[in-house]
Amino acid sequence: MSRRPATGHNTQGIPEATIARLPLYLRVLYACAEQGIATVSSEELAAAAGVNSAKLRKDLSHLGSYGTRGVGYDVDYLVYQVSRELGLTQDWPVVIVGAGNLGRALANYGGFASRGFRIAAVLDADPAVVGSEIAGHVVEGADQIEPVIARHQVSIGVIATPAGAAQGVCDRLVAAGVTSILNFAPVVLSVPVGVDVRKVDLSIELQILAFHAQRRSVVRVDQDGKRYYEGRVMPADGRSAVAGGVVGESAVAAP
Amino acid sequence: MSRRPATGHNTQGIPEATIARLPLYLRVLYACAEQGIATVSSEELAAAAGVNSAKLRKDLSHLGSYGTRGVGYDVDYLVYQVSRELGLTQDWPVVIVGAGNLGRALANYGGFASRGFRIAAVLDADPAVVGSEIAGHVVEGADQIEPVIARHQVSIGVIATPAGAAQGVCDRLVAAGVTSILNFAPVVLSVPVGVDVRKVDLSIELQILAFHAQRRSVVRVDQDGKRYYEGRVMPADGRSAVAGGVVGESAVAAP
DNA sequence: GCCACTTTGTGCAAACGTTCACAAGGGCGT
DNA sequence: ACGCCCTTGTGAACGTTTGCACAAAGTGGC
Repeated sequence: MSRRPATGHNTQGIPEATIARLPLYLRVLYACAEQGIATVSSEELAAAAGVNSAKLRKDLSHLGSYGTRGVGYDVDYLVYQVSRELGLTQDWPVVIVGAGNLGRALANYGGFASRGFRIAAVLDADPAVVGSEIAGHVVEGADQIEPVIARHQVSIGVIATPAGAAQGVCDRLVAAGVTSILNFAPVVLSVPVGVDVRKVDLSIELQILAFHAQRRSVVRVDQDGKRYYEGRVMPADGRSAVAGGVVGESAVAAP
Repeated sequence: MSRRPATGHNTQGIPEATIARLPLYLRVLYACAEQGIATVSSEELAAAAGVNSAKLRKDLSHLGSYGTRGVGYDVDYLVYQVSRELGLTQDWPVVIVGAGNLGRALANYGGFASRGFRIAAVLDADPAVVGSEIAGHVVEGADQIEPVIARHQVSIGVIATPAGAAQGVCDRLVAAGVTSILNFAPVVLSVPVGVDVRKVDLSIELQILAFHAQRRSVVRVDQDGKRYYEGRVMPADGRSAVAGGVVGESAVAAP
């Protein structure tokens, strides 16, 4: 069990839940910086990010003590610290495989190519698409996966292909040396140990919404003919709510 | 506190974590059905979904006892039960606002329009796009938000607009009666209590990947000049790993 | 009808995540 | 220099989620 020596503060174990929120904080911090705000309190930052302020403070405390008591956090400084922790102070070359609607949307997505990430290439298997230009990149053939990865030292791959092609593309990416994959295809990818896969699934999110929507509107009638309305609000993770409810009945939810 | 009477089994409290996994199980079940598989064991289902089998059983047990001991689960029956629980036995009309690359990708996304969801309309603010056809729908103007929602009884809205337009669109959707929103714009939306918002953020996922990628490759040198390699594998939620590691060094991870 | 085998459903404990509440600490006015 | 006020950072309590391990329950062979 190789323990790292004390190099200052605790870096070895940042909770996964915290990591998932850091990018959100980072975005809010960038927005503050653009507005010319120099310092923010945990309360303000938390409100803008839609989370509890205690949670935000605990999250930030995992990176070190970068705040000033009585004042708050220096925006620029915190931007740097969070970026560094996320590994965004270096540039990550990214390969996008699949130049359909989704691939194109990703290539054109502003926040994608801006801070920390750089699109190395956009690839597609369809000869009709190869050669066309997307977001300043000429689409290359799928046979270019290996050379492109080697040439640009790519370690992050994005799969935006149809479901059927995803596993094959994934295997080739991994064999070529990619160790991080963002998968938009609706399949569960099999990868060797040591490769990190994250999945974004449009329809799953929609189905979760449907569940809550149904929950809110279900009216049940029991054997007495009495009606039980289950229109209860279910507050879930990471969302802000502005006071003054327009929709729905009384909520037990947080203010 | 209105408690519902016992109508058979426990329906009032399905954990959020379980709900988030049900759509995944549902997809795997559909895949089984298409392959002609009549029954599956929790072990098989869990492997295909990339989760622990005990977790899968516990998840399914929240919906009721729909398995047969010694045999497994009847695929068709389970598909029905999960669909019902998620509220997918009814059709949900969905409005997509924003007909850019992402909006088009969503409209064309197969699993989107297929089971449980129906695209009621695609809207956009850009007059140049209005009138064009996307996935069989003529794009309507943003001024049609209210009439479209009223006409089709829409309760789910998808926001695929630029960040700047998202909050405004959101407010209009909510005012028109939409209570569930799937947001692709990189902003935190403010909504009244009783409205459910889920967010899908492409760049956040990428940043989380970057963090793990960095983690894997960081080499630190301490004051002794000794090198500490932190190339430890970090297994995260919901991913399967096939044995026979090609990439990375020895892992403490599960098989 | 009984036994052996398989697989579900669940009690329990540990791990993880969230929230409260407050002590520690820094800035600012006097 | 002192004391007040504000905000961070964190200990402790609480709730949720996970995973083990096993009893309960069904099937099929004999």
